Amino acid sequence: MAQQKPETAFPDREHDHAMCIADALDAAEEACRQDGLRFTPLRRQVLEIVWSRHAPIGAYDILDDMRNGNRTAAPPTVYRALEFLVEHGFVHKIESLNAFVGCGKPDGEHVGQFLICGECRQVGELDDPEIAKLIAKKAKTVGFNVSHQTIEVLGLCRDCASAAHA
Amino acid sequence: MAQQKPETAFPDREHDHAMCIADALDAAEEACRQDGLRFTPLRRQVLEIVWSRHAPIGAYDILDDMRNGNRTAAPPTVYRALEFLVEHGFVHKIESLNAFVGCGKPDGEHVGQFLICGECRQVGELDDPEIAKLIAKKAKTVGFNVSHQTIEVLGLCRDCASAAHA
DNA sequence: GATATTAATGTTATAATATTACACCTAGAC
DNA sequence: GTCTAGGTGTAATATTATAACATTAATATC
Repeated sequence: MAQQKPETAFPDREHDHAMCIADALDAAEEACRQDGLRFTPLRRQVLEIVWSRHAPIGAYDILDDMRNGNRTAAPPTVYRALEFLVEHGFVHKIESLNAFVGCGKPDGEHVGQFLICGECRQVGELDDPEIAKLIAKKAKTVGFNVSHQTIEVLGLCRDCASAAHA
Repeated sequence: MAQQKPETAFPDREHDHAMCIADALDAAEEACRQDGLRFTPLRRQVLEIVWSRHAPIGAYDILDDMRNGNRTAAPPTVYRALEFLVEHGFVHKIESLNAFVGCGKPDGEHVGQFLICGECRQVGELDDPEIAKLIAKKAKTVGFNVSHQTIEVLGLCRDCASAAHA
């Protein structure tokens, strides 16, 4: 958890990513143990591949990775694992990209607000309750009762923005 | 424009939908004329089909409709028309549904905030600048520069919510 | 410990969504 | 009229996702 500064939402460029992956896998394993869920080798492997980068990865790219790791796999294998991982908050689906990204805070609230850098393609997670509340409130004024929010914001992350200025 | 009450975001159940479609087509035609865009018969037809309901429609359903109207058509025909219509704000893509919906206010700001009723599948458009601003502000605090927001909210519209209580 | 039950995975096929590439045509510019 | 750019037709294919059914592995029950 020491890997991600909340004030950036995006991971540090120099962060120890191996540690980052390990943390995510450990957290998922622990959460599953607590909730009586089966964190099978397959699910672990898919989660690990998703976490291989801080950018969204497509289901078929995951599939390719699995096959490279000399395992036979077909689409349903990946989609089922993803279904489990998304359902329990270890992975999020980025709808606007049809791709998946690891969740840095699987334990907390999951409004799911994503900042997608159009340059480096990395994704930061905001998860700001104020935003969620404001949306729910505004929806309520037109009689709409919110059950789930999809918020995906495209733009430039800090690093890419400063690179662009240079 | 008299068909849609701003305080509901969703269309009235009894509204004159033929008028609704006509208004949308007229507005698009007028906007294209002003901007020197070509509102071709094909584009008009696709827009009309999209407006046939206040719920998102998939590209292949549009395609089916076109073929029923004894026109030969292939996927690129539809996707190209949609590309034009989306680019100029006459239609929005609902990312979480891979489907398309007509835009009720093609002239104004387009933050694109959608309320999707999980029951009747109708979509209301919120387009609230406060929400957009708050998101931009929060993103800014983590150094992220927003260029486009995708906001899609699932839930129950007023009508379906009251039907559920009954 | 054997068996029943349930959840997970393997496997094949196919559905649903979207794009590429290239040919042709048509509207407006000159 | 010819040229040009944008628009459309058409065939093929890429990408994303699911259905259906067989098999295996884990847990529960006796």
